[in-house]
Formats: sequence, C-alpha cells, structure tokens
Amino acid sequence: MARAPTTTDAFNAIAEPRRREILDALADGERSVNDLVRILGLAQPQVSKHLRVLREVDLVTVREDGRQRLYRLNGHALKPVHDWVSKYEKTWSERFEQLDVVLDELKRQEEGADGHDK
Amino acid sequence: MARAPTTTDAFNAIAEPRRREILDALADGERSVNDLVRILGLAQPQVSKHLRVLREVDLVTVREDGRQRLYRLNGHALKPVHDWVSKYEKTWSERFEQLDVVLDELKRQEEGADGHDK
DNA sequence: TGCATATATTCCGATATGGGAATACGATGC
DNA sequence: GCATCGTATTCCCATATCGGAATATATGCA
Repeated sequence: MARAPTTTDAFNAIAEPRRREILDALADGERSVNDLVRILGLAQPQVSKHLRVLREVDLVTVREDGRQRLYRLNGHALKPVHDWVSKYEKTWSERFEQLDVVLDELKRQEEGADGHDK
Repeated sequence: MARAPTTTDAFNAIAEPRRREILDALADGERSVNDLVRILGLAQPQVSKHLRVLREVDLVTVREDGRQRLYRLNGHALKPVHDWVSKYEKTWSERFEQLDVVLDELKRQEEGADGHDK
C-alpha cells in the first residue's frame, strides 16, 4: 500500500499548504478560479487541480456563472479535524493549565475539610 | 515535486490515521512500543516507523528505560493545526450561529432606535 | 558467553503525488 | 463561425509513501 490519496478525507486534503491557502482565501466569500490564481500566485492548472481535491472531500462547493466557476468554502467538512485536534487543546492551553491549578487546590481544601490524610 | 514528506509538519504527520491512533493511545500517558503494538494491533516495525515520523515533527518524545522506549505525547505540536482549523469553527458551530442571530437582532434594534431606515 | 527480549532499520513494490507544459472544452462576444 | 476567455484535463517525472518481511542493534539475564 502507498500513502492514502489526498482525496481520502479532510486530514489528507489539508496537509498541502496551498490547499489551506485556498481555503483561507475563500473564507471571505466566493471566488472564481482566476481570483484564486491571482491571490495565490500559482499557475491556473495547479489551482484547478487543488480545487478538484478540495471538491472531492467536500471542503468546497462550486457554482457556475457564465464561463466562471465560483468556489465557496464548506467549513463544515473541517469539523472532524477540529473535533480530533481539540481533544488535545488542554495540553497547551493556559486556560486549562489554570483549571488544573484550581482543581488541585479545591481537592486539597476538600481533603483538609474532611480531615482525610494523604 | 512530489507530495511533501510526512515529516514536513504536524499537518502531514497526522494525515495518517494510524498515527492519530498512536497519539490517542498516548493521551493517557507514557507507553512503550510494545504497548502500542498491542493497543493498535499493528506489526511492531510499522509502529516504530510511525513513531519515527511523530518524533521528527515533535509530536512525541522518547525516554529510555532499560530496553524499552517510553513514548510520551507532546500535544503542543498540534497547536498550529488547532489554530488553523479553529478559524473555521464558526462555519458550523451552533454557538456561533446563535451569535449571528443575536447580533443581527441587536443591529436591527439599534437602527430602529436611531430612527434610521434600511 | 549466550540467548531472549525490545526496538529500530533496511529492502521491496505498488501507488500517488504535485509542478510544469500542453491541450481540451465550454461559454461569450463579434 | 471564429477568436478569446475561463477552467479543467492530460502527460511527464522525480520523489515518498506504507506495509511486509527480514535483519540489525542493544539491553538484560542465566
């Protein structure tokens, strides 16, 4: 077996930085392919190819408008990524570190109040 | 050029589902390689190889203990992923949808109070 | 010293990638 | 109908991947 295709899921699709840039560019709203070409400074075929991948994993949708194709972000497809990575947020977030401190303190106080040792 | 190596960054490293499983297994605390082999049901060499990738992008750290190597999660290395994907949370989160509703309402009220039209 | 255990590395092969260049295709305007 | 614009597809190629199997390395124990 080889590496899973980029079109396997959102995790694989967003591993490519240009594709993340495309999604970032779409955050403000619909864009045509040529808009994206200008914004990213890439060759048009590469942009179309990246868009194809993003379409296949449902990260973007297309709408036809004359000879243009207007691409729109579908952020919902990022939810699995967000859900997975969020589990680890407490590892680095100061908010959670503070929470740990508070919980430890509460526990200590409770033990003291109960007269328990150790 | 080809696809960027899996060791390029956390985005590429976590595109592989087995590596996410490894990180999940390490969420509870340190594990030896053989622990992970049992937990994941993979062959030992594959686990070692995945761990190498995770090490190279700093998602795990190792500690030697006799002939064992104990791997530990370094969730902090996931922060870039979390930061990037979190920008899009508002796209699907009900919480944010509600916020939009409230903001719209406030705006309408304010306009009404000001005597503004349209 | 010798053997078993724990882990890492190497070699193999099928597969897909991403960029570049060329080209195909569909809609538009004259 | 024809040139043109906007976009998609195809071909080429150097590069990695991941799994499997075999093997290497190192530590510990008798």
